[in-house]
Amino acid sequence: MPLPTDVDRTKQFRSGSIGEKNQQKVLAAATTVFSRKGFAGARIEEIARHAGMSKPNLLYYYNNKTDLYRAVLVDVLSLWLDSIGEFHVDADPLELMTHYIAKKMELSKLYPEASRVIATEIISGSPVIEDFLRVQLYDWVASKGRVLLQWQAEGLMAPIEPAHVFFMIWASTQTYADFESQISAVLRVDDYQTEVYDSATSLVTEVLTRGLGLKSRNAVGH
Amino acid sequence: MPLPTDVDRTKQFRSGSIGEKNQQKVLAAATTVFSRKGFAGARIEEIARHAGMSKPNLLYYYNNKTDLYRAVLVDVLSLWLDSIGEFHVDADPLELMTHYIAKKMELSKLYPEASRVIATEIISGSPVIEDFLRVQLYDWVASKGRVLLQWQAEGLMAPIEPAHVFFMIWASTQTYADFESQISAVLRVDDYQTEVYDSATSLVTEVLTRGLGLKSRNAVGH
DNA sequence: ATATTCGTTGACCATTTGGTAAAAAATTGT
DNA sequence: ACAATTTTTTACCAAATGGTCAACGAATAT
Repeated sequence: MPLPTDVDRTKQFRSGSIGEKNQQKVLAAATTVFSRKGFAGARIEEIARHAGMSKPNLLYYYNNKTDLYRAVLVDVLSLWLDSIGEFHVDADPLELMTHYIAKKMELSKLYPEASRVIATEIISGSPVIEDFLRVQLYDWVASKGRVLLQWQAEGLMAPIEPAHVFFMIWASTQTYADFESQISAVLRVDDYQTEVYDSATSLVTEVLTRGLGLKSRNAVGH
Repeated sequence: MPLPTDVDRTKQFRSGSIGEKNQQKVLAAATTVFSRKGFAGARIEEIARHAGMSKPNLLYYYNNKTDLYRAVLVDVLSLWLDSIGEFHVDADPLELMTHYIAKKMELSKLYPEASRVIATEIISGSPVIEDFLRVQLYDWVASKGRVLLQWQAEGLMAPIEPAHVFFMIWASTQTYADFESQISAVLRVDDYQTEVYDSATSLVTEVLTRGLGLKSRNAVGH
């Protein structure tokens, strides 16, 4: 899932080699730092420390900051896309959407840093992933949107512009990762991961499924 | 609405003076740059250029980068709080919430950069506004949350943890400012402001009011 | 008109930053 | 054991960055 029109600038290592393992460590460290500081604010020396190595050593694995940032984005976007699950017209609308929301929320819980990297990139105007958004994501929304329109035609969902439906779902789920520091400050919880996500999931699911007027195919009509 | 326990580090200018006007220009320029790059990534020389002055000249208005950033946050948070409108227990739930959502969406439309500054700060872990969130915002949510609980007791709203209600509203409205580059890429609109916000507002309002099970006090029961 | 305050500039500086080069150390293949 | 390869370190550099300072120009008040 490489970023569009982008040659693979990343060094290749034989699997099992120490290089491959370290490259992975760098990627993880970079995700952490980029997620908090964005591209411009991240210091590659800080990433190196996080990865437990010196700066020149890090530069041995990724030629420069830009390449490293792109590598992080590729990694993180593939996660994002993988989480999406399958949409089939014939699947049950209520079940499918419930599943999708749960999946997205789980992603926020498991990979909050990944979520924040994407958020930071988008807030910065998506300088790097613009093409990805305009092509891949556009296609994805168009394709899945057709499923929603089908549901709406069958009276299984309120007539709402599909793209916006996804915007709302993404916003409502990713906010728990991206804005963790805010939500944590307001809820005053000790352990964010264990205390927040479960209730958030059921709650967001409840509000959105009802709000979108989603019906189960085999449900007894109201 | 100063940031907690923070002395006012900002130079004071006589109203009408050229200094006052320029300080405002710097603040606006800083909002723009900080909103895209965050604190660490912003270059004060870039802010100065945006404000049409030299770097040392900017430093004449704000002693250093940190002070400027704090000033932007204060400015932007006051906007955020002002937009909130009034909540009264006796007001009509459906109307009040509809109004609130519209107001928040309008804020995203009018001041997207302000929204992005806050978003960037929160994603960075809220290093500067942490106290504000833990005190002022906490109080606000607690107080307004009581209103929602009252509604729920009267059967005018589904029983949903109030704090999360606000999280969802904020997420769904601010996403149109913060993630403009993503939404714009997916919708492929020419003029984002005029083409997106109207439908987004009615749509988010519809989904959320229905999802939250909000009823009008004087409405005929279902 | 002129002294005083306000606003602006250019030259400068210490530190930080992304990145390089060469060589040393560790690992691997034979 | 030893050559080849891979990984790490030390020393370094040019550019960028936040910030200072003294001096100069513009407004303002008396």
